[in-house]
Amino acid sequence: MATPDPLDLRILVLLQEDGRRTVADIAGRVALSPTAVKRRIERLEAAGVITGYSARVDYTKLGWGIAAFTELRFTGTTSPGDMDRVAAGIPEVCAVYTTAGNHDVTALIRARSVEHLRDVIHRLRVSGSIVGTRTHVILDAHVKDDWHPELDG
Amino acid sequence: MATPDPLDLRILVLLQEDGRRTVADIAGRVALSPTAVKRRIERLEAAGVITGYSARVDYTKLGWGIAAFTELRFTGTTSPGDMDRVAAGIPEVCAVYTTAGNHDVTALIRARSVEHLRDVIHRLRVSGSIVGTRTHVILDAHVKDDWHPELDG
DNA sequence: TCTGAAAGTCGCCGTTC
DNA sequence: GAACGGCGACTTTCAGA
Repeated sequence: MATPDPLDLRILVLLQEDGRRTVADIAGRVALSPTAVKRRIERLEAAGVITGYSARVDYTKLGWGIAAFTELRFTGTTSPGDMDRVAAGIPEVCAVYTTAGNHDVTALIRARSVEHLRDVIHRLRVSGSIVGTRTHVILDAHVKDDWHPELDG
Repeated sequence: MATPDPLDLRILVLLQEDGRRTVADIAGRVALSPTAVKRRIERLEAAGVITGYSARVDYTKLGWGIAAFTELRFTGTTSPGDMDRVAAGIPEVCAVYTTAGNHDVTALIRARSVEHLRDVIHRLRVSGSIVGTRTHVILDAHVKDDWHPELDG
């Protein structure tokens, strides 16, 4: 899309903070009519800047108290697509990041317990193409849900 | 909260897929009355299972094309709280994960360019308490936005 | 389950660049 | 004239009884 103007960015931040905000509410905060706000939101959605809306879920409240980053190293002949498929094929894997550096993929894993996590890592290791793993259990996470670049940077 | 039943989980998944779904729409999909669905959602929110709603934003479309995991090692006397503060104090840091393994922190950083990323890492390194960094640029990311444990696990 | 109130949606028109 | 903002009528959704 044509570079979003400051008004678009303010609308974006408001929708990141609360994705269920009403158009009228946003209109009041940015001093625009609801119609104009609606049209801007539709433009942002059409341009792919807004890819969707989600409920934020606290998995610890559901008994999934363990989260970890597991770095995966694959055999030299494994294609990037296969790396993704192997990692994403495990249900407990929530996200797969292909990275540059000395390993190939970082997977965000959620599990019910450390035993469960160990089991997940084992399942990854026996999948065939993985030759090594390194796991960092997440003790504490601070995610800026409403992070937005233009705010300060 | 009391362990959520399968209906709660289905509602959760629907709201993760699309946080703006109407109560009536969800009611139709889970074969419940809108009132009952509303009550369940309110219970999930009150219990902290649903922590909020967000627009999903594609930062690459906004000119922030670089994302990276940077692992930070701090001096032995740095408290976990200070680690969080130092990392989160940089605007380009989107998330801070305290991890076990090396009493480390992993930061998710977004930047406009590799030069910008280098600048961000430099700002982290001169902050005083950081003695080492290791950065993995993210080449490709697959996040399961609607990931939900009970679906298969 | 139903009803009043509120929000969203759409077409049309004025203004600006 | 193309793009954007505003106004008003119609439709859907929400909240309380």
